[in-house]
Amino acid sequence: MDSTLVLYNSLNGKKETFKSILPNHVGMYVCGPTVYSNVHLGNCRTFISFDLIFRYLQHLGYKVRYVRNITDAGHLENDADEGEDRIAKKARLESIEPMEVVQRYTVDFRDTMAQFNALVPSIEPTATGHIVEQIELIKEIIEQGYAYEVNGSVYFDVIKFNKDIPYGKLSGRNIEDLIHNTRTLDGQSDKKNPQDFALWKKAEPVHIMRWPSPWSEGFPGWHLECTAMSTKYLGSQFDIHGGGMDLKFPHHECEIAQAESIHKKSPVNYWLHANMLTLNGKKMAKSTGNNILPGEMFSGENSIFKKAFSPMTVRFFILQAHYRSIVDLSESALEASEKGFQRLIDGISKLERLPIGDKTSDFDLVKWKNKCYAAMNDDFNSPLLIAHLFDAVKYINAVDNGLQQINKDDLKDLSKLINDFFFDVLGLLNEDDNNKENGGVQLDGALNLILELRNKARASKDFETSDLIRDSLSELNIQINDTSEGTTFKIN
RNA sequence: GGCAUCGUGGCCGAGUGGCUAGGCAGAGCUCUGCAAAAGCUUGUACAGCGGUUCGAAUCCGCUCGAUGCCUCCA
Repeated sequence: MDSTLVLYNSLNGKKETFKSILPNHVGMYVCGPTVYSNVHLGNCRTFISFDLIFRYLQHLGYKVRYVRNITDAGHLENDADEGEDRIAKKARLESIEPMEVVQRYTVDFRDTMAQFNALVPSIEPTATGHIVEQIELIKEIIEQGYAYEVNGSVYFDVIKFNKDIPYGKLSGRNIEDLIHNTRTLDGQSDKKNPQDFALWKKAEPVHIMRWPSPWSEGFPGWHLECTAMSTKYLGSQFDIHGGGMDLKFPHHECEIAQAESIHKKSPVNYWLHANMLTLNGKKMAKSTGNNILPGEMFSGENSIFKKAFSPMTVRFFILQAHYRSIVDLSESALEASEKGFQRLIDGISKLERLPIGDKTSDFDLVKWKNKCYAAMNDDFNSPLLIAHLFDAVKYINAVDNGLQQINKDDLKDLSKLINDFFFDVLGLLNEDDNNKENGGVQLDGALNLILELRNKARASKDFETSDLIRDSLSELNIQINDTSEGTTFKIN
């Protein structure tokens, strides 16, 4: 790599040169999903963004420990079911065990991320598997004097903490504003101040998920799990913490407060936040119903889009925008991505059979390579990298058409670089390859036979027959292309 | 109301002071029995108003608008 990696740090709003705490090692923590229902596309956008970051860091040669938690203990809900754990609520609704819900949606989540070709993190710890660590953490915070117990619940004392260490640096909020602007909610009467947050909640009788603790039978507060797990696996100070933009406040702010109350130092060097994926111009959220599930997208069984979009189309669509900008899902934008993606795939697949010239290549490969790295080194600018890939494909097409040349060494290098960037870094796949495997050899043989018959008809100017074959196959989503080198087919 | 992010050509979407982003659509061309597909060529946009500057989409101010957070949410 020719330049250094620069990334945008949400902590100060500036682009900073990345320097890992340990040479060649990166510790990265990303807030994972709550597995009480199917993962929705908005969630996936965040995880695809961090998959890109994970992949690129590894590509640069870093040994990355990527920790992404599974929130299976659920979060507090301050609505009518005051204080009730979300997982427990869903479980009661469906009359099944909470851990059965957790299992079902964890499997769904992993399956979905696999379809998006996202790499599996190094560790995927669960909140319920780290209750002990969370209790220990609460004890330490109490020892430091920043938490208090009321009626079996433990709260973090934000006001007191703020007197010693400033609270709100990540979200740019100051404590005064919070005091004046925090709405008073029911069921929080135990708190000294409304901006305090729960570290431990005493379980109500209705609550099924509960664990013993020094304070009560209950469950941990939702900000605590991430602090417990990130500290356990990455240490009290680590390189990168990521998550969705919506977690910046209060979740990440509280994580900072929890960690700093104990260690008196900033837990994270670089905070990275992926922006929202919107649908019809509004944020996708389970709670508002404005959402679409990945599976519904892939199958086309949804009321939002007229057609299905494959996992790779969606991944490509997401990567065509920078991770820090809002992306709005729309049919026309997805169709544009689908076609653009296919153009890249088609161009890349020509690499194997490109004619080799003996002269100098009509393409400055070194310059191009540097541009690609510069794009990714500038805060993971995948849209710019993709633009460069289109430039390369344009060149590949020119060589394929005999308009330009490439020599043997350059072809080897170009193939390697495309492989690195397209498949390894962007994590894209040629879905046609998979379809072919599933389709089997027999389909190929049968189709070739049909095409042979059609070409016979064409040769004898029996266009009625040849067009009948073409139209019939077209209705079966098999597309025929007559080229000067012969007839090919493509299964859509 | 407070905090934050943003407003780029028909659509999506890069770009932070002067140098072609890219994709999709559209138009033209090549190929073809005709198509389709594919390839090639083609686009001078930056919310509005004012300011700084030799020069601004890019910096500053104001106005308008959008989105997110402030309550569980990637």
